[in-house]
Amino acid sequence: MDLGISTDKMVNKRLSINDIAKKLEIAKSTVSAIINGKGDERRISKELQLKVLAYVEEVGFHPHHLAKSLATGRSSSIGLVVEDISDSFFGPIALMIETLAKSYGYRVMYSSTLGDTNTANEIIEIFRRSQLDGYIIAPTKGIEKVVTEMIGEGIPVVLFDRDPVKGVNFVGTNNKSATIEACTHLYERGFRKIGFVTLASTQSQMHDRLSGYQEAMADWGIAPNIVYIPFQESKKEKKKHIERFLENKNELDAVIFATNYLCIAGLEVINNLYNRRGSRLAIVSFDDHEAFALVSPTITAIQQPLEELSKHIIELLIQQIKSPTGKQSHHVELPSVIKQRESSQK
Amino acid sequence: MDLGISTDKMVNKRLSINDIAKKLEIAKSTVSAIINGKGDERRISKELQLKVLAYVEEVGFHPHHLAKSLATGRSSSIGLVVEDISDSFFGPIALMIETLAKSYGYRVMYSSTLGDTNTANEIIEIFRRSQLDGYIIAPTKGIEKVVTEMIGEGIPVVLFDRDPVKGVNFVGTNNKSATIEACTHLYERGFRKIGFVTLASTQSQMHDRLSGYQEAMADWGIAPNIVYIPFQESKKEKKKHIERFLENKNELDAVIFATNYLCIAGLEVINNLYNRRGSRLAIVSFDDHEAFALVSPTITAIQQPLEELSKHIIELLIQQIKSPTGKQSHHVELPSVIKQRESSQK
DNA sequence: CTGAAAGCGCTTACAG
DNA sequence: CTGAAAGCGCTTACAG
Repeated sequence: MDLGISTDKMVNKRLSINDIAKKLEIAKSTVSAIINGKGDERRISKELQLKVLAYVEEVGFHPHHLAKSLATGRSSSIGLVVEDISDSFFGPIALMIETLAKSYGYRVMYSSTLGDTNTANEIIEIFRRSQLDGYIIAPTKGIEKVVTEMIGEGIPVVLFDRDPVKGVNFVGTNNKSATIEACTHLYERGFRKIGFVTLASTQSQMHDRLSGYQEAMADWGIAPNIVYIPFQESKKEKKKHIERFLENKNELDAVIFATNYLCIAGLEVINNLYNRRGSRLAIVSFDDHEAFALVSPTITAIQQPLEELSKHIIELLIQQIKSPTGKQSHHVELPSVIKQRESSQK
Repeated sequence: MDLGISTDKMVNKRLSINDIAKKLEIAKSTVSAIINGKGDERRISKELQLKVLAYVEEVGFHPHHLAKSLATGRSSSIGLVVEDISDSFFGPIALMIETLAKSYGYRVMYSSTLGDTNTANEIIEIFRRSQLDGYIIAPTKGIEKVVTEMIGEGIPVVLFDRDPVKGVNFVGTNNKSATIEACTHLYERGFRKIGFVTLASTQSQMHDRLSGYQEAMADWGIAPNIVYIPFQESKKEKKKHIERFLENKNELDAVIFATNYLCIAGLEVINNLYNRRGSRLAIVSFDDHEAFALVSPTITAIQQPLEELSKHIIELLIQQIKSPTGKQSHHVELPSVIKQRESSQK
């Protein structure tokens, strides 16, 4: 009877399923079932269901997510590991993944590795302790081991952009053939002395772009001209590298940048060179960028299908989460398209 | 004795504090204390502590984050609500917040409202069920109520960029005076017919920029020339709006864009007009953008101190989380600086 | 058709 | 110095 008194209607006491049950004088398991839409399944009377639902609505009760997760082992959250959330490739993908995930009832935690192996491993370690339901990872060098481990434990993982670990779900684009296409695009327009500016990186996507370039050059019997820019360097250093490369290779009439921020860095340098030499250098960049449509000349780019990528990534992950026994090694390769602009016109 | 048999050394059985306790034949509360660094405090012998720690290390045990959260009521996670994670303002801020949060031991969940009230409320609702420790929000119209509610419940919240709700922690920049400065910058260089392109928005930061412009014009006795672009419109529509504005205001010799993507949209249009008219229009944009240093002429921008903003945001939040009783209404206003480039030179 | 009990993996008084 | 017990808020067999 002092029940009424001791029932803690304290200021911010959060409502629990127990409170609901007591108030309505039924068992909390019944409340749980009804809230989770298992009322019919458990053949709970329509009246009771309605009554409970109405009350829940009235008092604005929402189940405690953490408690639910602890009990079910499912957190309805996924982890997104990218290189840099503020990047023009990863940013839009993060936005789409978040939107799509939400439509499936998942929240997303994100973290940026900045290309550092230790950071990446640390992030994944932390995420794993959070019991997330699945992981979307743009892998950096050195996380093969932990990814393999996760796969071994049956944790749903989808890799994207690069795939250092074979036999794991992967979504990416046709880096090699797209680069060959870009070379052909230039070749057809009369450019023969095509340089290639890339990162000093062993990541699979960079490797594929490089080998696409090399293969195209080999096919045409043209000697390749490549510069490898260290990833860690400051933008200023990168620019110097690019400038030196272009100066030394004065005979170049075209250049392909293996990724857009390299092209951005190069653009200022090329402007200088262009002014000085008076001759025009054709340019194609891998990955589009907002600036490319604005600079003069506008820059031709190999556009990756960001939306399609995101869709496949999330669908693959959800599918894996739903049927954890399914095979973990779908390999999706989407086609990029060349967005022609002024920089590749003769 | 069949203990040994029944002890589930099954494939992927996750280790629990209980397993550790049993194995070591001590109470799990002792294990808990030691793991949480409260060994000395509880005066547990150094030997036992070392032994437990060593074993924990050996078997690679990590406490179950969700269980811990449920027990302590703290999740070590914060929620970040922005307008668009892929935006050139929010992206970098998200990166820094994530990095700083991690250094304080917090993970972050993010979500983009895309400026929609319903989406925003939905996101916050979902986040709140996840029992996050604190929230960083770039508020959109219509979430005043829920934010006020949260404050009322003592939930740590930091608003940034705009502050529709007074009396809540806020970190932003001097939008009004920075805009006045930009006007002055143009005025000093001889420009008198200064137009203002802004969003049809009631958000405080946009309002402040507008009133800065209006005040400056009034001071000089110049009639303001303003166009309000609807936020929801497509980029194409926005461009049309801007184009019409500039055509009708042929007498303009300068224009200030109240936010960078408006300037980006305008840049293509202005190029056309510029070519047609042969006269040069001075430009200043609020918020810098990667493209601004690359286009020709390069664009003068009002740079918000993104890093400082992020630091203040996270520090304010952490501080609030640590001492929930402290006042929730710090108002931090940071100064922006004008990055002069070619577009504002006479 | 509905409820009592055990359990998810941790922490926190409390007792000794 | 250390352990047994209760509890965080839920779900899931199980019993009736």
